[in-house]
Amino acid sequence: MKLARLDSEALPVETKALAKALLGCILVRESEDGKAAGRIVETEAYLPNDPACHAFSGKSSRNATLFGPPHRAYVYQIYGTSFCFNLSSECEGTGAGVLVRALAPTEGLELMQRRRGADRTRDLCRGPGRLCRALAIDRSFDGADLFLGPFLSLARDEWAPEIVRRSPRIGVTRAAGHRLRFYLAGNPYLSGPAALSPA
DNA sequence: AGGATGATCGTCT
DNA sequence: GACGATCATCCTC
Repeated sequence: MKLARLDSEALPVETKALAKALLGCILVRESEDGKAAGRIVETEAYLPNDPACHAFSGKSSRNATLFGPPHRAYVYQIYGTSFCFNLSSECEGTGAGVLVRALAPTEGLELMQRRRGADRTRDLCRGPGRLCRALAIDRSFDGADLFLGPFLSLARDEWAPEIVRRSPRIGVTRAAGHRLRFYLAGNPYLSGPAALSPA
């Protein structure tokens, strides 16, 4: 399928709208080892003044990217073992973002398998930590402009949108119960349960 | 300088 | 379904 690189103007700035708009887009990672990519099938919104958002208690060296311009890569490490990939949202000065939780692998499956030490296609990018491992995304990408560099970028193909559903966010203890997780219905690559509520 | 916390993952039962 | 690994980051002394 024909892939067209996205630019920032093609994406909304508001957090929830961005979380929904990213569904179906392709996250592309090019490196010396080759190319790997996957379709985004699950995201979570972390809003301004949201107790679950890393920006909630103010700017720090870790979360500074969230307060910067929209659509930058925000990458942080969790539990000492995993990285999580987000896009910053809202205008400069407002701390908010969108977590990418799962991809349906589309390209470079062998490379992902090598990086992950796993073989099942279904599990390669099913979870925020796993997809970062599969695409070799680490903290060095924090702050990166996805529309400039060749190494990490967003693209779209001719894929037709599917039904978007929503549920509470996964693994968050504060501000639980808000339905800010968005995912494409009926795909096998989700990192968590599929609820039946429409978006 | 030390303790608590966590937007997870892999393994085990 | 439950549990432990493992460490950057933040908060308190």
